[in-house]
Amino acid sequence: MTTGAGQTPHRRRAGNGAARRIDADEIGLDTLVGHAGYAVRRFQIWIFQDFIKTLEEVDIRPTQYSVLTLIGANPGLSQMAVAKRLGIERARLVHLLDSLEERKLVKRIKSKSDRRSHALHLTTQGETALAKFKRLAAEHERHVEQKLGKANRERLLQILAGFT
Amino acid sequence: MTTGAGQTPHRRRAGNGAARRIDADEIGLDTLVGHAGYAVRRFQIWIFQDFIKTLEEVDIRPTQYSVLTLIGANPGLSQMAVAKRLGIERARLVHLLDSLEERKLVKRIKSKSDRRSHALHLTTQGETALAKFKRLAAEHERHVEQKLGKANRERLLQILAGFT
DNA sequence: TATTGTTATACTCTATAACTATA
DNA sequence: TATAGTTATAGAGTATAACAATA
Repeated sequence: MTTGAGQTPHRRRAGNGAARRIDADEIGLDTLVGHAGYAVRRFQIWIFQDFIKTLEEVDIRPTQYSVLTLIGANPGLSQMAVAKRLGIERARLVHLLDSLEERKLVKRIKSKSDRRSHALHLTTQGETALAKFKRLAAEHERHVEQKLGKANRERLLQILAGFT
Repeated sequence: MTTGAGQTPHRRRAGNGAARRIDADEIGLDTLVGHAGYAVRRFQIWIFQDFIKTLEEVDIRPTQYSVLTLIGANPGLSQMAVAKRLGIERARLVHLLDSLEERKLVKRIKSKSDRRSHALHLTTQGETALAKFKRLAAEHERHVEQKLGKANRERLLQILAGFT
């Protein structure tokens, strides 16, 4: 708590220039190892990269996937509702939907009850595509399971269930 | 696996315009609830926001904190070594260090053994400042503990230990 | 030839603010 | 007046590529 050297041995020869080659895996993280945020950030980078790579053939990224899944399960949602539910800025969702609409996966339908808002739906093509995306996403999830172990993955989901 | 409706009841009146007001917390996430990546992303957003807010008075963000902590525990590291260890692009680290050097927290010293590289050190001021940052970061970590529970936070750190 | 630090570019994402058309 | 969608801008963060100095 005081000096900050702690559990990290200083692997260098002297206090001035770097004297010898230091491998990445022998550099101590000091207090970072006790921060959940650090571990979570590193894990999130890994998991997103695996998701992107696993769904590369269909060119769908995590946020796009979450939007499509939400609309697929709740057709007719407004943009505001989707943005709030997923924690996306509504300004950002506009561009996400522009791209998904160009790809004919989603359509915006003017709401009759509130003419300011759009009811969001998957196209028929979008429903078919989403089914494939879900199969690939399930494959990605198996990678996660292999990486963490089955029990750990389930524990993780339980621990973080409150943030979804 | 086929249609995608699954565990999510469709809370709307008809297939066209949105018929009634839907609250955010009653929108089902469908298969997203089974994705570790989704939960992790939402949690990471929460935890980073708390970190940023808790260290707002000293204007230090998570990445800056990780760089300072690493240099503090391993003085003399090169920029390449820091970038590799933390998974930051070396091009990005240049700007991060520019800003930390302007604030007199870090200094770049030309290495004598390899004149291409810089040995990174905290300034005296940087060491004092880092001690304060660590106290605030510990306070942030207590917020995490309050949010997750003590046992869950520790389990989370164990599960993700391999990604640090 | 390869590596370190640097500069530059592009794209994603977050955070705002302001505008329009509606309510 | 407030809200839904849109447009625009600025700042992080990520991903590349290219360059100078040095190995």
